[in-house]
Amino acid sequence: MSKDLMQLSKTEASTTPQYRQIVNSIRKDISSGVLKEHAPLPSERMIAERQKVSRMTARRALETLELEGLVYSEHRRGRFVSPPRLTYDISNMVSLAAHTQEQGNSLEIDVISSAITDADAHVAALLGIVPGTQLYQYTRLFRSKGHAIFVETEYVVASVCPNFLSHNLQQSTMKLLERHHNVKTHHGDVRIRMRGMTAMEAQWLGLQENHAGIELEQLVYDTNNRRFCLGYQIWRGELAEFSARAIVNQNN
Amino acid sequence: MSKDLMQLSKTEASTTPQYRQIVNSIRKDISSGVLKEHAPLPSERMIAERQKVSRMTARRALETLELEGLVYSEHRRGRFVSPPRLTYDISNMVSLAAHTQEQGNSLEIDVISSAITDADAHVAALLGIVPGTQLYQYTRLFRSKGHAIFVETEYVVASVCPNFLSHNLQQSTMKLLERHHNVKTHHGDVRIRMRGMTAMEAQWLGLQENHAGIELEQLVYDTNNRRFCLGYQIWRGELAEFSARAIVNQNN
DNA sequence: TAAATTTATTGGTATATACCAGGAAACGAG
DNA sequence: CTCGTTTCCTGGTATATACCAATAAATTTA
Repeated sequence: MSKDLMQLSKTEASTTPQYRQIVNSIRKDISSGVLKEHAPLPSERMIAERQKVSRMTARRALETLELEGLVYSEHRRGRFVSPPRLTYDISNMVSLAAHTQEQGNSLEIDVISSAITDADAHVAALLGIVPGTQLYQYTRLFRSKGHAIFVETEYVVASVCPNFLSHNLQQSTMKLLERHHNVKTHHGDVRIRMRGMTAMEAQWLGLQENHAGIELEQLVYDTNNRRFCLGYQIWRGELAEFSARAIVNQNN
Repeated sequence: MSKDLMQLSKTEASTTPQYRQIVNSIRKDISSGVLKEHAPLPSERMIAERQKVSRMTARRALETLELEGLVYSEHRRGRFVSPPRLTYDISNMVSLAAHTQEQGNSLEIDVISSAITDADAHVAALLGIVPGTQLYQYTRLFRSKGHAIFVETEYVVASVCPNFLSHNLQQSTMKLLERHHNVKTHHGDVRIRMRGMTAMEAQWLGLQENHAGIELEQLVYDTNNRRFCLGYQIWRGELAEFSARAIVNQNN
C-alpha cells in the first residue's frame, strides 16, 4: 500500500461513506467551475462505472446533491448544476417582472390556465368571503432564461374586477388591477414554508414529484384594507431566496 | 380475481408505484389522527414485512414522507410524525421567546458555545467591518416542549458591548444589548433560503446530515443605522413557517 | 426534405441481501 | 438499588440485478 493510500485510509477513505466522497468530489467540480450552471452531471451509470460503485450508491450521491440544492433533476432527462439563487424581495408584490429585469435577469410568464370558479372553504376563509363567491383563478409559470423558477396560482375576487380574464395575463396582475379596475394594493400578509411539490406542480416545472419547494402565500389587501387577492407561489427550493426588511416595533 | 382487486388494478395498484401507495396509506393515518404528533412510525423492516415489500421500498416511502415534511427522522432512533409548524414572524426580532410563549408554546434555549473570535472575510463584508475585528460569537439551540426546532449562531461586534459573554445567554440577546449596552435595534435585513444541514447542525438537532432546513439570515441595524449583529438560524424545514407583512412602496 | 420509426440513454421502481453503528431497554453483578 | 454490560432494534451504507418509461438522437422511410 502506498503512502498516499495510507494517508487516505486515515482521513477520508475509511470514515467517510463512499457516496459522500463522490458528493464531495462533484461539489468541488461545481465550486471550482469545472461544471458550470445548467451543465449536465455525469449519469448514475457513468458515475457507478468510473468510481467503481454500484448504481444505487451513485444515485444516492446525486440525490444528496439535490437535497443540498447544488443540483436539480429534470424528469428522466438527467441532472444539472443549479444556477445561483434568484432573490425575491417580498415587499415588492407589485411588479416582480420589472424588478427582476432590473437585476439583469429576464422573466418570462406563461399562462397555464385561467377560469372563473367558486371559492372553496379554505380560500373563502382567508379572503374573508362566503364560500361560493365568484373568483377569477389563474395559474402562471415563471421562467428565467428559459428555465422554470416557480408556478403561481392566484384567486381574485371577481366583483372587484369584472371581465378580468380578458386581459393578457403575461404581466403584473397587481398593475392590471390598479390600471383598469381602480384596485390599489396596499399591503400583503406573506407566509413562507417548505414543502414537497405535488405531481402537477412538478410536471409544470419539469421536475419530479416531491421535489423540495418553497411555498409563498400572499394575502393581498387594498387601500381600504379589504382582502381581494390570494396567491400561492411554489418555487424550486434550490433557486429561491427571499429577502425582507423587518422594522422593530417601537412599543416593544 | 375478486371484484375488489379488479377495481384496484384499474385505479391504484397498477399505475401508482408501491412505495407511493404506502406513502398514501401512512399519510391518511396521520391526517386522520391514528398517528399523532411525535408518535413513532412503523420501522422500515416492519413496513417491509407487513406490506410484503423489500426494505428498500419501505425506506423510500418513509423518505418521501420526510421530504413532504409530514415525518422527521431522529438519527438511528426512528421516524416520527411531525408536529404542526411553528410560525415565526420575522418582524419580531426582539424577543422570539416571549412571543412564542404568548402563542402558547414553550421555548427553551440551550447555549451550545460562546467565544471571542475575529471576523472572517464573509462576516466582515456583511457587517461592514474590517476582517479581523473582534466579535462575540455564540451558538444556541432552541427547543419547544423538549423538541429541537432550530439552531442559531450570532456574531456581535465586540466593541459595542464589552464583556457581553458574561451575561446569561438563555434569553433574548437583543434585549440584553438594549438593557446593558445601550444598543437599540432599529431594523433587520432578512434573507430566507432552503438548504441541507451540515453534519454539525444535524447533530445539534438530533437529525441526520442533509436534513432539509430553512436558513434565516439576519443582519441587524441599530437606531444609528449601524450594523452590529449578524445571525444565522437554521430551522428544521418541516417545522418552520415564516410570516411577514409587506407594505407596498407608494412611489411604485 | 420532412415525417415516422428505431435505438440508445436516462432516471424510476423494485428485490434480496449483507454488514455496520448508534440508541435503548433488559439484565446481571456489585 | 445502582451501575455497567449485553442484547435487540433502529436506521445507514453498500452491492448486484432487473425491468420499466420517458427522452432524445439516429436512422429509415415516404
